[in-house]
Amino acid sequence: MTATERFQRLKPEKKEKIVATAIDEFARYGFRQASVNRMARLTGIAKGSLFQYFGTKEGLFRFIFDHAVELIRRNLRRVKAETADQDFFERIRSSLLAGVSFIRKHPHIYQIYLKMLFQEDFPFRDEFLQKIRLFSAEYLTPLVEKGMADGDLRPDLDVHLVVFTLDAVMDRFLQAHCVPFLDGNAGLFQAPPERVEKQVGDLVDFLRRGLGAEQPSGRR
Amino acid sequence: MTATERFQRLKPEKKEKIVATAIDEFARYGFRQASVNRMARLTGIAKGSLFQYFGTKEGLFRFIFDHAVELIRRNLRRVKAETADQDFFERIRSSLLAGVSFIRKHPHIYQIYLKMLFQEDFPFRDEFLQKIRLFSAEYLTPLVEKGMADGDLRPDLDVHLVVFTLDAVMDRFLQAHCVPFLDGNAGLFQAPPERVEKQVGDLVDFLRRGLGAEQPSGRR
Amino acid sequence: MTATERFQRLKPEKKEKIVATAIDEFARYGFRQASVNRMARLTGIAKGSLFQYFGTKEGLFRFIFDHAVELIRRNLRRVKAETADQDFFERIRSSLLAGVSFIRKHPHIYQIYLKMLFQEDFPFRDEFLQKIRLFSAEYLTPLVEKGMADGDLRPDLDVHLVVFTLDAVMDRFLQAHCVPFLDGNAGLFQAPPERVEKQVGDLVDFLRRGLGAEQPSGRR
Amino acid sequence: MTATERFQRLKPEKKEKIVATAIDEFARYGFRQASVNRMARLTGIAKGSLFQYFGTKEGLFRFIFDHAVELIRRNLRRVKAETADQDFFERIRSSLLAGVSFIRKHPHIYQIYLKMLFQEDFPFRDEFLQKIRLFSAEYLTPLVEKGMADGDLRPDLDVHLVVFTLDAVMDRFLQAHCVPFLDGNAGLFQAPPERVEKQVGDLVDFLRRGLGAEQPSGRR
DNA sequence: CATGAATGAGTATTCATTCAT
DNA sequence: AATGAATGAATACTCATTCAT
Repeated sequence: MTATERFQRLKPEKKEKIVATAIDEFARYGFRQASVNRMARLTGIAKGSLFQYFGTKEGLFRFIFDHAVELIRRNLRRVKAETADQDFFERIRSSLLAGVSFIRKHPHIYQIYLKMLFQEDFPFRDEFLQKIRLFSAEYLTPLVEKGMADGDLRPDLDVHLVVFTLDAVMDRFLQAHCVPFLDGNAGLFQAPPERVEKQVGDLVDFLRRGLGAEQPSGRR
Repeated sequence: MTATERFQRLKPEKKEKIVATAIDEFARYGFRQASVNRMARLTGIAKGSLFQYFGTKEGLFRFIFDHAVELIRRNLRRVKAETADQDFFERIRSSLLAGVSFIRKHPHIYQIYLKMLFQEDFPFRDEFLQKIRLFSAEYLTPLVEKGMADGDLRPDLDVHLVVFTLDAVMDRFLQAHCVPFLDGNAGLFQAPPERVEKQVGDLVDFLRRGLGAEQPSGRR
Repeated sequence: MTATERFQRLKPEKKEKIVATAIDEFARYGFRQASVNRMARLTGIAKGSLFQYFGTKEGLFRFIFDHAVELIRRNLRRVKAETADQDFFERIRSSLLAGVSFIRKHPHIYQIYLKMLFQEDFPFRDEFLQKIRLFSAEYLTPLVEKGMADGDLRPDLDVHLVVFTLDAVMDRFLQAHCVPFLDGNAGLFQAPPERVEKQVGDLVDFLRRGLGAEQPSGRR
Repeated sequence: MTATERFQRLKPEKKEKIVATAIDEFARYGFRQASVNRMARLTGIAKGSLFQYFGTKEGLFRFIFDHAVELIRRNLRRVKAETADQDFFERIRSSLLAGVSFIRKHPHIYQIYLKMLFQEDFPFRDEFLQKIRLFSAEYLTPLVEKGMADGDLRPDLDVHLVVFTLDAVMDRFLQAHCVPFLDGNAGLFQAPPERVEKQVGDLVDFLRRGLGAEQPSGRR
């Protein structure tokens, strides 16, 4: 029986406590500075048990990370489905709003992603970053391709460049909800919902002017 | 005699070795996980000596950080001066190209900045981030304000939002030269110079369409 | 579970070895110069384990110190009770004999007290000295007060001065059993029991002449 | 040329600064915790020079200690000569007052002596303690012997015991001017001169009652 | 002779991991 | 299966001593 299988057999209550504590720990301290000791103390579970469930600290992190990726992936899939009939820029707007709402619900998960992105010092980093590619690779690229096919986007644009730009702006917009300094005085961090909606609106208008086809597709 | 004065008296050769090693170490591991032991081993310098030069690990980091900020600041000042008579978007183009070239010359310095941004747990973080604000606060904001005054930018735009967007796109564009994953398949990472020039051109065109005034200011 | 609780669960054999080694170390070197490394080496116990048991070096010292104070306090309480019906000077004699016998049984404990007294540079010194005051404050002062009330002591004496003198002489007499030099050639250090009894007798006679009431109280 | 000879050739001004700083350092921190680094910094003299003058930290301490012993010895010799014609208890009184005044003038020297007495952990301790014996051995013993020969002291007393007792009480009385805790609430520490004189008087009266011959020698 | 840079073994403390119970 | 005691290599930092300048 593999290590994580052992974990899966635990009572849901216990599993959730472990997951919540570990997410919190990794979000707060990153991988190396996270302390299994502390997680054991906070969950009230024996250190030895954690190692039985996950083998190593890395195993625990893998599990938490996969868990987080799965959450995000589910969220994206849902947004994709729910907005399938919308105009390209409406979908971007919905995506951003969904992103903000996801971050507010799971504040630590985005932080783990950011920690991962800029901490090179742990061995399995590349493997993890592959999994994160999903945002632009699985989500954004098809969305842009469809947008161009539908005539929502200017036909002369380079798909890669559009994806890159959208990824940059959207990611930064979301980062600004976790990392105060990054909001460039725009007051995004923990802004009230109506203010966020306004900001998203402005941002999407700006994107539409830069990327949108001259005459709107008329749909919607 | 203060600690760093002692360092300044060393032979240039030795100083450079220490600086290079320390930059590499902090870029790779961030502040907390960076190891003075390792730096001593890698430079071949006694641990005690490093502490004589810089007092503490924090002192060493401060020195390296100030060194980096100074490099960046000088670079920005030079670009600003050299492009004073250019149109707003030309200045952005020049800035990006200068940024890319700076990163290629000092590959680890941008990484240190990124580490700082997303590692929240060390004591003097805020103090250091203040120093970094200079990019958007001292550099970008005045540039945008002048751009609007000159009629290069659309007059109805919100300065904060423009700064935020430029900062996001430019920062991400530069990040993509340090963090392979972030280039969104655009192939920016270590791309040959001509390719970079093309990418910068496309990006600036896109920005001009989104932000530029209907009729160009005529200057240049 | 607190740190010291962990220690208490160890096998008695191991606990004793640790306590004995630590008492020896602190007696020999005082607090600052005592080395946890050395204690680990001498006990054959991993350094990490000692820190699991006591948290910090200070924690270890606190434990040892409280242990010592408890031993002394128990001893004093016992002597007090057993001599309750004796004449004042008999009680002093009994106290001295009990002190000598205690020091012979626990040779390092008195040394720790002396180290504390004259090493001023560690942080929690005052807190610990408060605990030691018990000898003169809790023990000697009431004893002298009762002695005066019973008419064993000359009524014109100042209580403070008597306590001071008794404390000085008795403390020095006991010190002379730890610190060879202090016996002033009187040969007290590790003297055979019968010689100690003689010395104590002479000392008490001297005290009685200096402090005793002209006509003995008649009791006993 | 020996190490200390090198020191002796320095300008008096420099020598005094070094001696004063070293006395202060050893009094404050004891031998092991004293830092040559700190002394070098405080004197403004290069660390290397201190080692040239004294060879090792131990050599420096030896020098300081001998210096201190010489000061004390000179003081005792002077008191001895000046009180040669006094009654025994008057000499004790004079000695105590001289001791208090010496401690007030050289507050750190007595502290060094106390540190030495109770710190066993340095190699040359016994050698140093031999030198301190002088107080009871060279000073007090002859004084007591003369006192008995002159009939100031009761003839049935044991010289060693008298020396021991006097040493204990007088030493403790002086300690109480350095170590607040030891004054047993008698308020000796930094007491005003007139109060000290009163305390000394009471103490000597007490000693006279305990040790003095029934009928005073009539001398003086 | 004076200097102070260089050294390296020393300090307390942490923590992922193992393993006997 | 669960536990938590034991481990030891790692961390930042200090300091007496040496030695080339």
